[in-house]
Order: sequence, then structure tokens, then C-alpha cells
Amino acid sequence: MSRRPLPPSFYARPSTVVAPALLGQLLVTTIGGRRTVGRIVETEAYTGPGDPASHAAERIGRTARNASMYGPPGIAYVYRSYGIHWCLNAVTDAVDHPAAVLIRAIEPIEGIDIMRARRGLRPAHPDRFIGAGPGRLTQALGIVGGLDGHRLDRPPLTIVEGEPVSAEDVEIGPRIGITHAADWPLRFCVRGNLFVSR
DNA sequence: GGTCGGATCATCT
DNA sequence: GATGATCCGACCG
Repeated sequence: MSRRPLPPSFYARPSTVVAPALLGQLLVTTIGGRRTVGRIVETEAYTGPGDPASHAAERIGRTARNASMYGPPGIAYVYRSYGIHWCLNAVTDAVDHPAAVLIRAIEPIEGIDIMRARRGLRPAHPDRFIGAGPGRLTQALGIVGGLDGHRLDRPPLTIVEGEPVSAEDVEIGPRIGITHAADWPLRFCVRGNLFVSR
């Protein structure tokens, strides 16, 4: 398994290209002195100002919350969802073009006991509930709002090269949990994977 | 195994 | 003062 972090150039492409390319890559955190690794199995693209579902949609513009989306490709955009959960995005495209990929699910790879403890899962609870959902995976990996704007090619929050998923193994469907442009086919997941959120 | 509502808060009107 | 890129437990059948 290669451990090379994905370079900023990987993210300097449209979010519709980066989102499927992130499938199979490894999300690594070293937080609280503990290392946890998850394989990315589900993503969603948020394309730019013309995407009505984006936090940086034209009608919203640049605000304090979405500032990271206007930053350089390859940094994290972390925001609080429904007042309770944290959600992690990888910023894509170019500076001043606000676009990102939401990481929606991971398959637990390393530090499973740590993830289960962070999630408060009972022993009988199956592993598929560890990281199936954007709020769940951040909790499992210890990702919090303080990591907003963090470079994804260095600790404690890194995405490293894994095994890319071939095009025929990528399943494409509509994005989840949004009201605007809900039918745009910008959700990508590993076909048949047991750890996706739906 | 499906649907429903509560939790909880930063952000924006 | 309303809203939301969510999750979970309660309740029903």
C-alpha cells in the first residue's frame, strides 16, 4: 500500500472529476495520538457558483463559513451540519472557484476499535455503521471544525494514495439530503460496497 | 424494516 | 427567526 499523499494538483480539477477519483483513496487521521484509516467509498460533487445546492451557490456568495471553498485546491472544508455533526469536504478546482467534494462514507481499514469507541458503538453493532454517512465518518476519525482549511497532504488529516476504483465499478446517482438540484447525478460510490450510506 | 420527530447551533434574512 | 450536504431512537406494523 502506497502512502504518498495526494498532491494539490490532484484536486486542481473539476469536482465532477475529483469526486469519482477519490473513491478507493485512503483518509488518514492522527488525532489524539491515535491513527485511524478509512477507504473512501462514497462522495458527492458540489460544482461551483452555478450549483444551487452548494454552500457557495451564486445566491449565497462568499461568507465566513464557506471561505475555505474559495481557497486553494487540496484543503479541507469542514462545516457543522444540523447543529450536531461535522462534515468533511475536499476543496477542488482553483482559487476563487468555490467547489468541493463531500466525503460521504468510508470503509474502516485501521484503528477500528478507536473508531468504534469514538462513535460509541456497542460491540454487537456491525462495522457498517462506523463510517456510513458524512457525520458518522467525521466522528469515527475524530475530525472537527478546527480542521477547516487544513491542507490534506499533511497530518493530522491526510488523504493518501490507495487503490483507484475503475469506471465500471463507480455507481452514479443523485445527491442525498439536499433540496436544491436534488436530481443532479453527482453522487459517486463504489458499486456493491457494504459501507456506503445507502 | 419503515416512517417520524427530536436534538442542537452556525449561518443568514 | 428560519433553515439545513444528519443521525438516532421510538414507535408502528
